[in-house]
Amino acid sequence: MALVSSRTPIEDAGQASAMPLRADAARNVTQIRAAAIAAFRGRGLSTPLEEIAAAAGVSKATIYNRFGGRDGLIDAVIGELVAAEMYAIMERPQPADDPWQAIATYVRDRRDLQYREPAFTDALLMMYPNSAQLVALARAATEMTESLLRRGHDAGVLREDFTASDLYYADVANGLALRALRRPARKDYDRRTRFFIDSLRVR
Amino acid sequence: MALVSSRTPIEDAGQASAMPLRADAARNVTQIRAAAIAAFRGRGLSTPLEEIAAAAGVSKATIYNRFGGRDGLIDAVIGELVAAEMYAIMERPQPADDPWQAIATYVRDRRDLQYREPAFTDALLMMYPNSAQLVALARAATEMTESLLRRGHDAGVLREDFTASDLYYADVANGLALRALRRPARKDYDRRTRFFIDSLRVR
DNA sequence: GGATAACTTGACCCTAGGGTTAAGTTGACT
DNA sequence: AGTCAACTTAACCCTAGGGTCAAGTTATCC
Repeated sequence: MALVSSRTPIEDAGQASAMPLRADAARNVTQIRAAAIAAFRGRGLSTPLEEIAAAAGVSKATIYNRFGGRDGLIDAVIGELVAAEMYAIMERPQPADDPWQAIATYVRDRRDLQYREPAFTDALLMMYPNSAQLVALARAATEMTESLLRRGHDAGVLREDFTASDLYYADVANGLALRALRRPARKDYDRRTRFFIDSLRVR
Repeated sequence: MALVSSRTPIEDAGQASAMPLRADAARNVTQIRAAAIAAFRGRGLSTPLEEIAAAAGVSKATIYNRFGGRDGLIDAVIGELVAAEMYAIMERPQPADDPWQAIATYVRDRRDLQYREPAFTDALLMMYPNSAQLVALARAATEMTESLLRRGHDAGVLREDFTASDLYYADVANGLALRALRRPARKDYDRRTRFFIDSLRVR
């Protein structure tokens, strides 16, 4: 994957770069990022690059030049798209909180994010393991989940046979159904989320 | 879709046909059906036809000749693949049974079928609405579900805000996750099924 | 053991999408 | 205003898979 300049796609993915881009290239980067965010929001991270290029008013080769391909493009927008919200969710439950409330809030927030951002499900599925940002996000989220569940088990409020993989499986399942079926009404979606959260609590 | 003879794919899909096939053609039909069942079991109903043809030792054009395409082929094997088991599941809960047990058994049996047959999820999703058998199966299953849930609600054992679409959504979600992730161990899968069933019961 | 309708198939066309590159265009520095 | 590296892109190649058909093969009937 030889790039035109010595700048790597990773460097280009960041906001600032040692050697600034030429004016036309910088303009294109901005437009491509905007188009990618809109497209990824609507269709998930596997939207054809050609479609994004068309929306940005450039040819797809320009995306390859600027970002090195889909992985680079994802890296360049995933922060704005998903990572920022996910990190916010992870900061919400404080150690001082009631262990059950912390879990319920966390699970509900994740479900909410899935409803708003189909791309989050792609992130969950690690469909693009070459995106460094996505890998870091996944690791952080896994740690967060495990520590929350541990607290819940220790406090005796969480069903003891409920594991982190159970939550992962359930969220993947939910995200895929959300994409495969036509989007449920918010009130139906929330009710199902409530069913799920209720099922985690000790009886 | 012009066929060689006046026989339609639908007629060919059945076991017996007015005018019998030539010996070589009959042999091919048998081999194609067997290959399709094996392939659909392993990979779902969207397995490439070329792969099935290769496994059957014929060219894919023969599948088009004999079955008229994917829909016809599905029609020809869906009975053996899924419909027979699904109808069996629907006959298990008797009207005399305890309403809660009937629901729990039905839901558990469906989950079990999903685990064994990825093709069942394709059927659930109605990915191939041109298969008459699949449409009939879906209608029967929907009716069954609705009547079971009604009984559960009337008897006050089923969460009153739980609907037939909730069950459909949950089963689609489960089926998609099952296919997207690597297959969970049976004991994990069964535990998650138990969580789900527990969550349906009135508290 | 012909004749012929039934049957099969290799070779084709088409589409969507990922990825690359030679050749042309243009911004920026002098 | 000229130079040239930076930049863009049309035009390409490639793969997977759905679908079709003219030409050849073969089972069956007489």
